[in-house]
Amino acid sequence: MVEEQDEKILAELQKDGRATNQQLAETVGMSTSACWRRVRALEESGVISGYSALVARERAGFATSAILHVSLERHDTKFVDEFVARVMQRREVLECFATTGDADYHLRVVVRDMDAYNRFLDEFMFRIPGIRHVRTNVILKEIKTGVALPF
Amino acid sequence: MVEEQDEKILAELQKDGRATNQQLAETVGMSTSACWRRVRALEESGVISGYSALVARERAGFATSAILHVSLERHDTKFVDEFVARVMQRREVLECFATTGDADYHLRVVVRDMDAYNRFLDEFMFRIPGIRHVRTNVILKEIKTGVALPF
DNA sequence: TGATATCTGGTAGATTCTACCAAAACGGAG
DNA sequence: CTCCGTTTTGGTAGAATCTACCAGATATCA
Repeated sequence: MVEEQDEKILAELQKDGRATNQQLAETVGMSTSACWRRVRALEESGVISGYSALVARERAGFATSAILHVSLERHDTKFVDEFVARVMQRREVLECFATTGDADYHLRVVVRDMDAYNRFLDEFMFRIPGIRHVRTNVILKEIKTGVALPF
Repeated sequence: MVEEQDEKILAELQKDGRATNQQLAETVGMSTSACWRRVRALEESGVISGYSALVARERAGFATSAILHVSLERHDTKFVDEFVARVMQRREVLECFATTGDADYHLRVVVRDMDAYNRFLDEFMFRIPGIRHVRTNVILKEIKTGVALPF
């Protein structure tokens, strides 16, 4: 489905999401029209789900971030769906994964400062029904924040 | 430093990193030239650190991902620097954060299948000097994988 | 107020996009 | 191997876009 030339394109567009079609065609070694059609196909098939500017968190004024381990009291769809729905619409939550292990969910949360994080917990997290336990691990240093899949 | 109009631009470019300057200028309500100059300034000042195509992990053939909690034996710069250097160049490691709490580091790792993950542990992670403990939490479901800061 | 620096919107040539075309490459069926 | 239908390719041209400049407006501060 995704073949070698496509992977080259994806790798390149992950590195530079605003590369012109001409640059792209040259680096992957095909004509501009062939390249353009492949990119379009990747977009329409949903392999490329979108494009985004990568914004430097601290420079943009978000000084605080944390990783949360969340466990639910019970795992009825009712509670799970409610949890997922709330997390989805809360923009401070950049990532949320259901995982094996002690906690049910791993969340990464980004806010402007500790005060905002405190409010996030009080006004949002602790009010979600069916939460058993929340453990906060404050992020001391971002070693690496990548988005590019390792083709 | 980053003012209100800039935040509008950043928000929009996070949503659509390939928006044309004209679209952008219209949605944030300024002239194309003023908008273009602001974008350029945001790029050059490093607030915008780059652009990336967002690739659907599973559709692109990466079926397996996990969150790792890693602790180091000792925290001399020697070991820390070595750990950081190795993690930086290993492309399966999409994210790595130094955190408070039990583990020293939280990593998110993406691979094609469980076999590749096993190799990742054996050939990479377990060979890093000074590792005390590695706990794997397999990601069962990606609820949310966002990159956009919550302006 | 006046001088200076900064920002604004508009413009035009250069670049790039994108929908089309005919030709080439591919893949079975006979 | 040859034929025919399908898919993919490279090229092209008009439309859209970018980007470096301009003169004028606005802000800053002594």
